[in-house]
Amino acid sequence: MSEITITLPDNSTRSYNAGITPLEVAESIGQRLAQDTVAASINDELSDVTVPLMADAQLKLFTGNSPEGHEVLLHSTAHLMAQAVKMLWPKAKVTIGPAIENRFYYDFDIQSTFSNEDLEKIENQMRQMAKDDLTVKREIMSRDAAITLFNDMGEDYKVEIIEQIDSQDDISTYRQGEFIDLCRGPHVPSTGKIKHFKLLSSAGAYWRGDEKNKMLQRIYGTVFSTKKELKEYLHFLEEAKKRDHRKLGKELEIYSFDDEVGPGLPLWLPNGGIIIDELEGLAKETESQHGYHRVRTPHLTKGDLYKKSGHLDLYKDAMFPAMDIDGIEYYIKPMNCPHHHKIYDASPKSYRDLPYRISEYGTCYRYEKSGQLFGLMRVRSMQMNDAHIYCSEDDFETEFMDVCQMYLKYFKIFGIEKYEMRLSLHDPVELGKKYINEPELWDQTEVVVRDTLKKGNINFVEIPGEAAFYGPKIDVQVWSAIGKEFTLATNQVDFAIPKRFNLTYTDESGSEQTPLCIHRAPLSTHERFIGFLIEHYGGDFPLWLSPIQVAILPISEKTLTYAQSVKSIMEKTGIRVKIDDRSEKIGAKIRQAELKKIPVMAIVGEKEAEEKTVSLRRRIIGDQGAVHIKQLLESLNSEIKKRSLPHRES
RNA sequence: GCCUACGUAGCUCAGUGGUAGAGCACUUCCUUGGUAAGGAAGAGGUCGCCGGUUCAAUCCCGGCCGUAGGCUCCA
Repeated sequence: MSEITITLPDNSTRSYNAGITPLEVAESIGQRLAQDTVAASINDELSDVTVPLMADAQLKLFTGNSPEGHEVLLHSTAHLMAQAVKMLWPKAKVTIGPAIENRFYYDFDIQSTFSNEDLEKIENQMRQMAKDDLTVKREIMSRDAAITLFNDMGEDYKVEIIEQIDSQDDISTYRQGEFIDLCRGPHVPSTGKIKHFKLLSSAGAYWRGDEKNKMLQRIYGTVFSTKKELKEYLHFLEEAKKRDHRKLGKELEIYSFDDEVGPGLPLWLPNGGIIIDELEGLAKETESQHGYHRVRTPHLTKGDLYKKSGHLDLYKDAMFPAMDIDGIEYYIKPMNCPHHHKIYDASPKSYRDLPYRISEYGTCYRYEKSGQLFGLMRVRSMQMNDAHIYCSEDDFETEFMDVCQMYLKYFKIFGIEKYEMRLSLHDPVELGKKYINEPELWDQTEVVVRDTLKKGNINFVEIPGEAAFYGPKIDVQVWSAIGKEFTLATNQVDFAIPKRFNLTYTDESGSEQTPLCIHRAPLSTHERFIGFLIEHYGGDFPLWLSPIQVAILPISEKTLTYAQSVKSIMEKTGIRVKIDDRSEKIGAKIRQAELKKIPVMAIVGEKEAEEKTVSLRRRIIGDQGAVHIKQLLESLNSEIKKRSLPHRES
């Protein structure tokens, strides 16, 4: 038998007889490695560990805690689950079951639905089969043979999938015990490798994600290579729930929903009102430094305006139905752009007026499908940090970059580090359906935006099919505590204005020109932004945003008068203060302030009253000792003015 | 919108075919205590809404409303 040379990732080489498998190579290195190995890559191609090596090769062995190995483990556990479901519900049809981030799922076409008890039953069945350590065997067959096989088994969905595979390609299947599944692989060599798993939830899901198709039953689960990792992941999911803005928003009395008001229509409580005021303060300050003019526009507008803007053709599904006023159709506005265009058009513009920048925290209403609503992050009424910049082509790059810089400035203030800048482009197939039918303008604008981003050294990914109906966008994507993705800030180019609104300006030579329009919302909407901030800070807002900044905690009623004088001194400098005048011990007052996540506690007893000090305690950090009032005011006001980030545990 | 689960006091939740309970919060009283819960008493609910079954429904059935998870990451 001929010898082959296997090169390992550390560039060491080993000689083996041809036909040896990656698993046997692992065994020759160490029993422990062999036990943990779930997949391999041969010359950088992911593979089963039982594939014989016939020639010299670069070999990598993946254990279950490597990203590649974990994915294989997830995928194999999905198969194990499908096998269990088929045993318990022989009539169920299998469809697809991929690995996703830290989880897997499998969709079944089944008459009934899965209850929590069913999940337990399935899990037990899986444990049994894992214990039985069934060999997982890869088999290659022709496309036709595969179609016959799955047809005979009544697995219609698998047949549908195979029929879409190139007729030249062979089909791979995996068999474990009685169960056989169509799959590209790779998979673990035997079910005994699957040890630490848990089924998480069941849900409905459309076949191929299309709501026109049949609804299948999906089960989500997770698996890790060690018990510790599984425990950590489940713990992480629990912690994420604690950060959820829907929980914290209620606890901190920031907003609420009321059945009688309607779904997706948040009520801002006084604490939320304060956060809104602070955000608007930041926006006003920043925008005035950048040459914006503030405007205001009505919530209600005639339908003709939205016909002109294209909303009624391309955005109507997201608009509330028209109301009839004196025989004319009016709509509640879903966007502020048309009104801003009208403001531009309210007086003649010359090149001297450009760039013309107008901003408004405009209130918009959008009809989101009921199942899409999500706390504050996806609502039906929203106030946008909106602005439109009308400029000449020459000014476009500077203006566009200025907007990008504004994002980055804001993100720094809020300490937002985990986000993805996305260049959202149109999909040519959808021209005239989803997008304004101006193929050349689309291409032209997308090139300009992409080049500008590159010039500005801004990292971004490109996603086709995500543009606004009127132009390409730069979206800033973030994730909620429980992992849902949202567009936070957005910056869009609107090239359709000239035709539709006939906006013009007079250039230096006296001839009429058409401006470009940039639409931007770096602070998103109040709803989504504050929802995001609650989770981002875990409820621990920086001092400048905290609804209550200082809690004054008198040791006893004897120092209540002093506490009141401290309060009024602080209030005069604009600090938001509350006294806890309950007849409670200091420990209870501190506990209450900590639970309400008030950043600063000023404890005042007789000693402090005498010395005109307070005993300072910062939330999370703890006791800071006595501080003179004047000194405290200075440091707090400076922290507020600088909009410093919250103090963290070191 | 669709699938599934859920809806009991301000909050978190228990409970039963015979008109309801705990803890926290709230109010009052006692306590005046120095860095994460002092004590006592009291008040608080049309058991999401509408209908049906029943002598009797918060509980069983149906409809509606709302909330949650999912419906995107393609063998």
